[in-house]
Amino acid sequence: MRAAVRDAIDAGEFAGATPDEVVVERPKSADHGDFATNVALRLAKAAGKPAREVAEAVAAQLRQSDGIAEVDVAGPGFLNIRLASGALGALAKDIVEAGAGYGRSGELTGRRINLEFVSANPTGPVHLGHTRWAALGDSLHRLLEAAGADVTTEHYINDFGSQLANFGASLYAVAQGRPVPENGYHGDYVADVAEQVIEAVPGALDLPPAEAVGVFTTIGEQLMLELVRASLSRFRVEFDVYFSERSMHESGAVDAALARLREQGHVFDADGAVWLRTTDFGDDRDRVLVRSNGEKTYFAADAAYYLDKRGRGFDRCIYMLGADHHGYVGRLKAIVACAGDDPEQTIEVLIGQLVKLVRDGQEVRLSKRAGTIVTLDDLIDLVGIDAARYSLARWSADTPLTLDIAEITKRSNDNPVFYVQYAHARTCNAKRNAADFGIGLDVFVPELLTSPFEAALLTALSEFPRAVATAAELRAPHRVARYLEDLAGSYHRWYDACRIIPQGDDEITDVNRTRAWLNDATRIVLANGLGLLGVDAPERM
RNA sequence: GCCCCCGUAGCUCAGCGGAUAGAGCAGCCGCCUUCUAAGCGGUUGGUCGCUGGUUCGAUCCCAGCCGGGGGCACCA
Repeated sequence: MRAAVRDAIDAGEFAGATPDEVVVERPKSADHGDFATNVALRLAKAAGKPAREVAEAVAAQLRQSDGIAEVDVAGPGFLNIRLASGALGALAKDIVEAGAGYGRSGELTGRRINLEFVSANPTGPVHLGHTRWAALGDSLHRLLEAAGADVTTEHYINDFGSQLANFGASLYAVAQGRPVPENGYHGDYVADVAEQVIEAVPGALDLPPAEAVGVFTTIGEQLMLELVRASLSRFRVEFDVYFSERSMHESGAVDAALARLREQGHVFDADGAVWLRTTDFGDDRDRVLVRSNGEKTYFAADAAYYLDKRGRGFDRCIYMLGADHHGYVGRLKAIVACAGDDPEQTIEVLIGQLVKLVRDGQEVRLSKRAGTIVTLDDLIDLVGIDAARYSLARWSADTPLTLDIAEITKRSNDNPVFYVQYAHARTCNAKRNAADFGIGLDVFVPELLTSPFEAALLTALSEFPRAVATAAELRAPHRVARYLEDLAGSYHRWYDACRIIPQGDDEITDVNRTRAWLNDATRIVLANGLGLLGVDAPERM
């Protein structure tokens, strides 16, 4: 397409530059051909000519290309392209040959991306709020790598400061049979962890209180972190790096970061505290780095953490945060600007709306301290890993998500994950049956794929690479899920209309053999797509 | 008050400036003696919150309203 435009320009038909991106899509209506493009409409202004005239010039070039049967100029200047018979069908073999590589691209090759998500505090189990990010973040990881990026996934551990001390104190209190302190942590898991600490350090309760709290804090945090890892791992989410906040305090990295920010001239002292003048860079108020009692804030560690990431060579740091943390965006960007980087280039903060849980029409409050936690493990036990991952990934992160326990507990066919998985299982079954009939992948005659259902399935398959690239670019894994639902629909309709193995006593023909390729191409794309979501592609259901 | 997200079919949502705005569910009517009916077909259902603006063209971009959700610590 780009070549055709360039040829038209070279031929002196109109002025202007070849556009960087040409949108060629599958039209909604079959009347508009196999593919359609608005390129002429986009070029018209620069060319200084009516769009239809530009369209005619491009169409003339396109008609000379191989594989194109027909090009029409329609409406204000759309180009409707109809492919030569077989040109579309050839895709089935291309996909089978590409296998797991179909859908991958090199759009982000050379980009080093740090992707931080979940970052659950080691003071409680992974809960539902984290779970949305576990599903979306892990899927985004897979998408970015499919687009060729070099991605490191990272989980930050807040193992420093007052919340952790609070957690340790709560463990100690519970172990002693005393009530949990004011604002302490509640919930059954606190007693469980306290018990495990005593198992690990049998004399812990006999130590002087100050030492005992230290033991409960340190060991409790380690145990909790292991539980967090185990839950995430069970959910098929593995991180390349678990990064400790405390390690930066101990190594002096936080002090070094403060010194660097001070050198840059953005630090000031007031009311006994040390502040960063983030308002210079659009934040709505300045932020405290060191409290008047001498303790460094979480924000100070964040600054150090950002500098550490940059020091490790990432050219883009992506943060995935819940809407309850959106106030951080301004100050994170201010850190970047204070450090001398361009916030529009080196960081990207993805904000996702919160997940609500409804039980019997009542909202279940998610509060670790109140002890009413719905955990990741609970969710997996209720609906299974595949349904949980798929359900959390198929909605845009911009949409607040309400999960009804009754709804997600119900294992029914209105759950789209079953629709897509069933389609995959069906392709596998069809492949097995074809093999039993002696239909393998030997003969391939694409001109025989003439049914409208075949054209629809083929165009859907052709859109997969574009869908993956767009989902990666927009950081929108839900687009993959929606694409798969669309593809599964095209497949089911095709399966219903076009038989792979012959009916009754009919002879096996090349149509049957060629359809086996199309079936296999669909199987591959469904599996590749489900893989991007971290959902299993079952061979039988 | 300020900041972020949302407002599209009865419900839940999809639509990164294009042609007649889509899907699932819910409702109604159909399709299994032959490759998985966890499937397929048909049908009912819309002032894309409102008002302006930009554009050849706006559900999409901009501004202002209205409505809903969330957030605005020397906690993390």
